[in-house]
Amino acid sequence: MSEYTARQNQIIQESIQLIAQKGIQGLTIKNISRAIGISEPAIYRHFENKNDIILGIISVLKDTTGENFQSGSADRNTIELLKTMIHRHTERFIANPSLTAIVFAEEIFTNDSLLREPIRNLMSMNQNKLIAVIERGQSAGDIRTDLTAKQLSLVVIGSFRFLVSKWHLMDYNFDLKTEVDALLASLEKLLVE
Amino acid sequence: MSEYTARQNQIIQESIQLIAQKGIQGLTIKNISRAIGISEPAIYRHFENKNDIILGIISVLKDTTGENFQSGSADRNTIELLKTMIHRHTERFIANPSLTAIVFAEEIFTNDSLLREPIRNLMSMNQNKLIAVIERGQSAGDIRTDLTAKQLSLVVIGSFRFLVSKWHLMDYNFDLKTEVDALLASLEKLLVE
DNA sequence: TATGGGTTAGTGAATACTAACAAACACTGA
DNA sequence: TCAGTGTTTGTTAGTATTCACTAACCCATA
Repeated sequence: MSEYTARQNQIIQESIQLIAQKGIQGLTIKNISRAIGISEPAIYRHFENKNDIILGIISVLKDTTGENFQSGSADRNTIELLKTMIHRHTERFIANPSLTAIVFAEEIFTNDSLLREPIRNLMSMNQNKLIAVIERGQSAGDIRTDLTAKQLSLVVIGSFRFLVSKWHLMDYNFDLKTEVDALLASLEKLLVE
Repeated sequence: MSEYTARQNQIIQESIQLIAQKGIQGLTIKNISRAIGISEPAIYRHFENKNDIILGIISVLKDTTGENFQSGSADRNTIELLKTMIHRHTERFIANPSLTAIVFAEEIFTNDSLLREPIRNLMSMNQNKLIAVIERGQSAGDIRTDLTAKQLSLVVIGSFRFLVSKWHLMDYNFDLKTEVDALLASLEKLLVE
């Protein structure tokens, strides 16, 4: 878990919103300071440089997504477990739509080699967790076994990411919860033998 | 079809590569001119401003993806048709990996409201074409009908996009063709009743 | 009296873009 | 045949603006 002061968290949150609104090019020290209402140099009292702010963003993403994978009671039906996991993600996105611009657009950070590694880790970590869940579901007989868990995870993550990306691109102008529910119903039919 | 001079096409191609390598922040007039080997002001002999270059990139994307959707002989099995379409996409990505950084990362351009609209059009146009193909397949009995074509298109596009995005994030260090073939085999099992 | 968190004023570098000029070339009219 | 002319595509040298970041100072509070 990352430990940040209130001001640091505020800077990170505003940064996330800036990226969501204006893209990575909108993430400037001036924009951040203006959003918070302090001067530019004041930002440097809380972060050494801009790169550290981006690392802060990534670490928040890590915490955020990590929590939703605390797989909970593992004895429930796997499909229900998957639904709960994705629902938790969805709720978080609805509560903080700016997150969607970043969580599913890791490409934003890949220009800096310093940032490629943590992003790659985050991405494969999440997929591996999902693969583990699916594999357990296959053992338990909840999920079809004629496809590998890796392949199924690709389908689940991919379709969910695509839906959320569209939500962002469309300026959040459709009801994400409804669409996610529809997607989950579809995925259930696809995943259960 | 867009009509560009040789030099203009060269500028667009180098721009695509720059974005793939360094992200949107790496797309500067200086970088473009250096990549081509001419001076910065020479760029402005071929494009009025930077925005026009980005519009050029988008128009190339439109042509590129459009070609792969020329659905070909519509009388074949729909699954085979889908496979052909995705294969054509894949081949194009393998031939020009830089494209992947852009085609499936429309968020790159969304900072400028001028660019949001063409990107949105491109995206929904492609999905609508796929939906039409799937619907035809459902009528022909090639594809399961207990899920809507829209839902199935979400799964197909989403999983493919996710796979290609990972390929870019992983520095193209796995064999895309192999993975796409595996994905297509999986999708076939999922789509056929 | 030291520290944490703010300020104003400024740095050099990078940004998109412009002004003014020059060389290569095609096309004219005598 | 060939000077003259315009167009195309390049150049060098510059612009104003924005970028991340620093120096120096201030002031409330522990």
